[in-house]
Amino acid sequence: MPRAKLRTPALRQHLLSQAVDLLAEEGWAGLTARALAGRAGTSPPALYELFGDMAGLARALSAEGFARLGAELAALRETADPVADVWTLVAAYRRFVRGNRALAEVMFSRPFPAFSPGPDELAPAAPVRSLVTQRVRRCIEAGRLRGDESDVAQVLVALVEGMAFAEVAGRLGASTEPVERRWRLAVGTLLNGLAVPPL
Amino acid sequence: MPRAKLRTPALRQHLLSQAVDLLAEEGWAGLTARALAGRAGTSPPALYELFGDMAGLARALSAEGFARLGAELAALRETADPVADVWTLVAAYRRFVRGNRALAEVMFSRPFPAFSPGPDELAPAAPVRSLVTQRVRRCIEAGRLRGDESDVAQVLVALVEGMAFAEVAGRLGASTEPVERRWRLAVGTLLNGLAVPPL
DNA sequence: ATCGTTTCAAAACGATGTTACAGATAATGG
DNA sequence: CCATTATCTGTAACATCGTTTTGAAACGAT
Repeated sequence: MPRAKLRTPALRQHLLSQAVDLLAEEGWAGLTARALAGRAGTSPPALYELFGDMAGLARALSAEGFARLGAELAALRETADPVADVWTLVAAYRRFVRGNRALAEVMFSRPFPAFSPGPDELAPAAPVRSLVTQRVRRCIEAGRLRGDESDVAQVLVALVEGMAFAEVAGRLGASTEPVERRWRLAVGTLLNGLAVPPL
Repeated sequence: MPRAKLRTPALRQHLLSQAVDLLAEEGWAGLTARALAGRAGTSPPALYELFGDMAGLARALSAEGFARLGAELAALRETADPVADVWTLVAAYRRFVRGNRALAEVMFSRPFPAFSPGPDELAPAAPVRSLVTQRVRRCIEAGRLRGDESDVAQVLVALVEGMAFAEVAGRLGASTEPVERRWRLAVGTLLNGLAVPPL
């Protein structure tokens, strides 16, 4: 008896994709319910049925961002040098933040949860974290780094995010040269400090 | 001829102080022009005369946050061990972010400037940075660390901010033990990597 | 005491997130 | 073939936000 439903998971995906583009073009301030609905050829209430509210859209955007970041990281091929692979991983992470500033802002600078970020909040980032952990594990197993793989991966990601946000905020230097130099110093020093000391 | 002016720098300071408290109590979403004006016993237009717009209030809040952070860091006394002083500096930085989450969010996660953050944007953070640089310089002059003091300070701050934000976002672990362990690992590894190798 | 200038806060305006509502639509039963 | 009805849809309404306009209040000068 009812009419055909338009507010399907397919429309949700389309809205999400358009939201990513709109976010990149206009920033978070330009990502309004009306603008997104109009751009996607639907109406605001559809947005609310599919995402709950704008915070739900932000969560979905964050998950989408982690999915894209995970895909980019997973596309990196392993070489014979596991430490060099960590460098390329860092470069890809950095490239992602630089190429998707507003999206990265939504992913990382999310308004802090009340007290505990439920498992659902961390789940989208899990593949990315496990990928980083895996690359770190290879270094440890090869004897190039030492420490707990999970701890090392967490610290590495924190350093990279801190550096990437400082860079896009313009706090790391105006010209490209000091920025590159500080990136090399940051990653090189951390890896150096984690390396087994050359007896 | 005119009547006495109420929208003075003193009122601006009072508004700023109330804004810090309101931000801590209600978060950024609760910091509305009407709420702040009502709390401070004035009206929205006063806010606009003193701060321009809400973005101007955010900039002023950021500057106030850096001033408070700078004061807390400057209150730390130097000891004979410059490296230990860096550890206490990091601890104070971390304590500030944990104790002023919303304010720190405004300070560090500010919406990215168009392309270059004008000198006025960086100025409030300058004292903090120079203080960190100074503590780093002591380590270098004492032969405990090596490298360019400015570069090292930048990297150290990026690591601390990355770690602090991961912590308050709940990404660094649920219980206190792994969080503390990862903090020790992060700072210890960086300082270790920067240390002059024990010939 | 009145005027003129300056300053203030109340109210108005557009836009936002969100929700209630009335029209539109398609399968079914006559 | 048409009416019914259950459901889905987009329009329009609501409250609130940032921001600006505006009329009234206040004080020195005449």
